[in-house]
Amino acid sequence: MSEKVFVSAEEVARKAGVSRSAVSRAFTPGASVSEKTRIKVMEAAEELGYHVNHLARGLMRNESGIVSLIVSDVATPYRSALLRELTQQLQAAGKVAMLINTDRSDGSVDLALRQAIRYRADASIILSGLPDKSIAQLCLRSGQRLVLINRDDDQPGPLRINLDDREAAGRVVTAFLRAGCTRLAFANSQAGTPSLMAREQGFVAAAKAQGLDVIVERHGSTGYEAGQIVAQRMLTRKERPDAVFCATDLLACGFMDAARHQFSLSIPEQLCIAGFDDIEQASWTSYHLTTFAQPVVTIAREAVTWLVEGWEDAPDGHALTLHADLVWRGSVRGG
Amino acid sequence: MSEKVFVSAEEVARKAGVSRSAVSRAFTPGASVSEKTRIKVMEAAEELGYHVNHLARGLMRNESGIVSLIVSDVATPYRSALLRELTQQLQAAGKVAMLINTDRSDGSVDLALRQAIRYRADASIILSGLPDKSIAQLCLRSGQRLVLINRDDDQPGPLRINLDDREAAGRVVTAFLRAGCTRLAFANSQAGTPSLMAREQGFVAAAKAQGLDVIVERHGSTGYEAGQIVAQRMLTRKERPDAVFCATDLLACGFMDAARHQFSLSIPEQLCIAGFDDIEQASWTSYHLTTFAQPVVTIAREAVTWLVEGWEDAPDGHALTLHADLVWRGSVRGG
DNA sequence: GCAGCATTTGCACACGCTTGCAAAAGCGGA
DNA sequence: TCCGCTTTTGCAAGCGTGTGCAAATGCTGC
Repeated sequence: MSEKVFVSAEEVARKAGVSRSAVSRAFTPGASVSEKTRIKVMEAAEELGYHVNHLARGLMRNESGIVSLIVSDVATPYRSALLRELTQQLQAAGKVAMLINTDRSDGSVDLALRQAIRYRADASIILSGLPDKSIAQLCLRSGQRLVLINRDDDQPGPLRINLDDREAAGRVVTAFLRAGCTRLAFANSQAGTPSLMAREQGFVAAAKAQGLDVIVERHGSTGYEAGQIVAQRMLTRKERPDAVFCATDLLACGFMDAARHQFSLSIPEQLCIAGFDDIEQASWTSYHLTTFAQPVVTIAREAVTWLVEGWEDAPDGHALTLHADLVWRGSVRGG
Repeated sequence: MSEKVFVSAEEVARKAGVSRSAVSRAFTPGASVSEKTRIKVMEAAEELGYHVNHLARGLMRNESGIVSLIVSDVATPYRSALLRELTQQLQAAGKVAMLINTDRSDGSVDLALRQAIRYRADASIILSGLPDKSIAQLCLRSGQRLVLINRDDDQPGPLRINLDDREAAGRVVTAFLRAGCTRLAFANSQAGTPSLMAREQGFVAAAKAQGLDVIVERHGSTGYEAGQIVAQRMLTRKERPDAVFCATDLLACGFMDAARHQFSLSIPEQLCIAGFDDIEQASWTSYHLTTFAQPVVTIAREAVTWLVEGWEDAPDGHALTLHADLVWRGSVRGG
């Protein structure tokens, strides 16, 4: 490709009439430099357009400043919101985010982690998929920090951030009962993600505890269309449910649209619906969906502070269970 | 932080009983190594969990493999869709994406580019904001490639990818006229982005060419709420518009919801609405919005191939105008 | 002016890799 | 076996930076 000609510390040193180490120290907070030479260096640097080469610095310091974010379905509302928060807070902490998209194949979480290792990322945050044990161990052995968000894995080492999905599902059941619903249903995708399954199982269990059975349907991937299709299946049954908990807001949106426009049901009068994630669309007037808020800023904060500061009390990873607040809107009666 | 101990080529060389150079060559496609030693090296590498240090490689090769994406409003449907496509295609081309979020301050595009320079990014793709001329020049002088997407800047050097916003706006006018509408309006945000303004001006101009005035309202940032507020303003006028072109699908969604639920208007019978971007929600049953599709995959493809291969015929940047296809749905009569 | 001390500076090595260059090894034919 | 040729290998220099160490400089109080 084109020959790159970045200006180096050498040139700045020459221009400022100091040694190269002086330049290096001028750009290293807390290093021993007199204010006078620091100024000289900074002026020369500014004039020449010098910027410290972080590749070289990372090589020396053994700390690249890079944190890799391993994500699939980046364009999804919840994922992109989390992404926004993570990049923001990483930057505020002086790190830089490397975004690795794992949409393609399935083993690509491993590929992504390999990429992270190649760039000597200080840490990797995994939002989707689950790495092979061996490669995860390799990361940890190499001194890389690992964060699993909503992955619900049990291997020690990484920081594992999860929500109280089960318990949240229980709260939905009581909300539905209080609304006078009796025929409960759970709409899920076939993704089989731990958090999705936890919501499903929590919902079914809590209903059973009240002596109620739950209609469960799973279809496709976790998106709007899947919600529509599940709705078609559920609402054509002879025993039509009167309260549906959707594993995800996207599913819920699809479900609501199908219920209203194909089956002319009014929500919440004839059908109560709850979702999970509190994506932006959930608050739109057309949906006004009662749902659980993902505490994205807390998630990001916990992840980033752990990465940056480390935790003394748990040198070897940690599990964190955050609370999902129920956001009452109009799709469930009562509230 | 924790001491990182990645395995180096040295160790692999020792284990495989070859020289360090042999290891390096084994991992360099097209380098001169016998198949026999390549195998030996690969086995040793696999066993030790060796991965080439791309920081060091980038230092030597003067090519980091990093491409920085400079974005604000990452969580927005259109932006995140473009992001998905870009990361995907960059990875397919052997590059890796560095995501820099510029939500915070306004001068932060410059800060972002500085960050890109520090990491010796091979290129930077700017999705939002506009860099200061001087810093952009610095990038180019340093041999960095620059892509501006929908920024509509005129400085030479970067690749500039834009849509035919003006012309698209003209097509909306004819569509509205064909639907029998006579009182046209344009809903915009106050962002004042070049592409948004181009749509507005194109719409106003095309209407004027037909002898029609246009009601223009601008409010806030380019989102759902702004759409609602603009709707409230427009629909409480004595001369209520019967066709509204929204600068953005998000604005359109807000506008539609306000029109339906606050003003009980039916779309498209009493009010025609068109948007721009073709975000996922535009296809949802509740909106079914007639809109222009951003050719995200084409945009990404053009950007990435230019970055990777360069263009001989235009060594020094280029401007590209892509076509936005009109997607007919139900929010405009006729079609 | 000078001893005693704290601060600043420069040298030189290290980080892990690529690559030009020359030496070594392989190979085919006489 | 030996020569000429091609392929493979190892050596060493270099990429741009950080940092320990010793030398140099500055400052204070006599």
